[in-house]
Amino acid sequence: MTALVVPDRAWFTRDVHVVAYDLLGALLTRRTSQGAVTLRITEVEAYAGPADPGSHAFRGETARNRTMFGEPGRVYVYRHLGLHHCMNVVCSPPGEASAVLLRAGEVVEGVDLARARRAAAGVTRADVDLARGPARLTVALAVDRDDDGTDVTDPEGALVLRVPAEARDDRRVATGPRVGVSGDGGRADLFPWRAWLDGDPTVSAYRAAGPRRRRR
DNA sequence: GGTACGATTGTCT
DNA sequence: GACAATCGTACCT
Repeated sequence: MTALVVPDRAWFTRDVHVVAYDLLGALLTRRTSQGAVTLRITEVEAYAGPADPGSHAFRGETARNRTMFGEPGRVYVYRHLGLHHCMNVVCSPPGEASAVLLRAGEVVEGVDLARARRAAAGVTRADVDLARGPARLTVALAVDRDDDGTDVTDPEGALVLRVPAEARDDRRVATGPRVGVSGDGGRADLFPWRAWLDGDPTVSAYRAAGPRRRRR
């Protein structure tokens, strides 16, 4: 059993692919007045800043994505389709805006609380689905836009990440194209930046980005 | 000031 | 497998 440590800012200030890879299997704990929910991260996607057509940072810094352009180790939370929230961790120095999207995880602590949050959202599901998908993940953790900018390197914070102290890699990691990203000009093969723990039941189902139909 | 559209999900067929 | 839900943001006029 390897000891767990809270990574520092330097840990996040590395190549976005390396951070994404190292986030797999890491534990993310969410503390609220209701209690704690801990997630074992099983699926992530890398977004490489303004040079990456699939990234929100592609069109430069705006009020929405300001957090991505800020300090590494903070979470960037955005609202999608007016319904869901998705959560990223910034992993580049200020100005570079690289981030890793947390797509799925396994609830390893606080299952009852996560289950209650899903029920409150009007859906009852198998436990394996509690954080299976980026928006479900934020529901399980009760993360929303208000949590944008939270520092996960603060051991006393509302969101804390923990990773193995020693690199002991017995994980089976698979990689593939990102899900639902159409901003890559149809060249998803150039951006095979999704990574997941191979065979893990909590990994979300892959859906290729469909051809975008123009609306009338 | 208007409009197109999305790093998704749940439900229905 | 298709599609609606639903609203903030970016981009255009």
